[in-house]
Amino acid sequence: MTANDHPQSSPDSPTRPHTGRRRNEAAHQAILDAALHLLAESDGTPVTIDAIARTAGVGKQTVYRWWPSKGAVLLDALTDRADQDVPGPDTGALRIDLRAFITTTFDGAQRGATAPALRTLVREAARDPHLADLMQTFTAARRTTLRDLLTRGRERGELAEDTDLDLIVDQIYGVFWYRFLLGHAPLDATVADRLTESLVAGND
Amino acid sequence: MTANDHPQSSPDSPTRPHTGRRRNEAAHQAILDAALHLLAESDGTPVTIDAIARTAGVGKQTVYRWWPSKGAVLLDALTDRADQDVPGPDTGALRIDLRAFITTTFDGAQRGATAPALRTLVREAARDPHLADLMQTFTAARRTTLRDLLTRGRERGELAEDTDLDLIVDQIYGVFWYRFLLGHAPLDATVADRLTESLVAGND
DNA sequence: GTTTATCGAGACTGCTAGTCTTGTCAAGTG
DNA sequence: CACTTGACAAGACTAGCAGTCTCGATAAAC
Repeated sequence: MTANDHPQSSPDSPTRPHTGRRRNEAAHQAILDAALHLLAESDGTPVTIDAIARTAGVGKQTVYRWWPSKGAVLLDALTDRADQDVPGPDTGALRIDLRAFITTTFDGAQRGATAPALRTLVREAARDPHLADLMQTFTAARRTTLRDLLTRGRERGELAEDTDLDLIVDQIYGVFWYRFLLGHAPLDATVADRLTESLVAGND
Repeated sequence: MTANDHPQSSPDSPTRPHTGRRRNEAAHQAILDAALHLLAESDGTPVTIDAIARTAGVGKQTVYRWWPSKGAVLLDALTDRADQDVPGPDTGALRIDLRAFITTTFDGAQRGATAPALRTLVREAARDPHLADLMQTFTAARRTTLRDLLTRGRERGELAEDTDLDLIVDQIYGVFWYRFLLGHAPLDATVADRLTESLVAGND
């Protein structure tokens, strides 16, 4: 998803391939770079479109020609660099898979400049329903991967038949976001381990 | 906490008791009522100070004379009505106490007009560090109560000595806020029950 | 009646998202 | 090469909101 399709993608039908000046791919990248940079720098301060355009050396209109809203730019900037394919380990042992998934999630969110950027993005999403929507499709992929991982474990008998998998998913992502956003407690390997044990306990 | 102390409370020293017009208590209540009403009505839309003042039939300056910021008004409006004393059941059985606490938390947040108001408040807090601070002291009381409840259980031997109580607290509030804010899954008695079992499992 | 502080009303500043305008520039077309 | 088309940078502009400031009115104390 790089939003290359935002401005009338269908309207210019095959009859007329293209005329006029072409889009500047360098500007496109410069905008994403600027957005990611500002997102990572910002200490909770909202990132403005003016700042993105100025940093990228681009007119505001150029930003809005490629993306429909500020939120879309920010999300695109973050996902552009993030691993889009969520691993979903499958070793045959629930405990191993789950611990790996949780550890990867914790680490991934805190690696490099991702953490401040992601925090700022979520804060923006709290007030921008459009962005909240976009983020939901982004997080849905991860939720699905995790749920599949749990389903495999349950099918192998590593979880009780009547286990509420959705609750487990929410316990994991609940703790993750809660600690990630408030920052009052760590999200390290030890926590990942304890959380894993807490969720598979009594079922083996 | 009704912020009666915001405008220079200490400066008017005991030497000069008071002269001039007194504060209008009716306006004070009208502002809180208006804020709570708008908070409850708002479907995610931010509540504005102008709207609060207009609804209360009050000048904006009057609002700012009593509260230092919009966030303070909103939080005050919500806590004015909420039960300030968090129960913290103590029956002598961890499972019972924990289930009661979680159920109360879930129910309390969804009773009456609280839910939309609280959701809006949190969204505002995401962009208003001042409000975020105020909210933290509000939630800290509940976290402490829960942690004490867990400590009592651990001392009775209902949890392993090396149990990470802070992680349990975060698992509970993590799930709560995650579901409360996203609204993708229920926060009912069944969930409270399953969550309780998940957290005390294997320790009895 | 004078002083003093609050009141309602609303003008004002500063900031931001998103739109619109303008003149310029690059890429095809005839 | 001249012309058309559409993207470009720059920035004016609108609309909405938090918080401040001003003003004339009003209420309480003295």
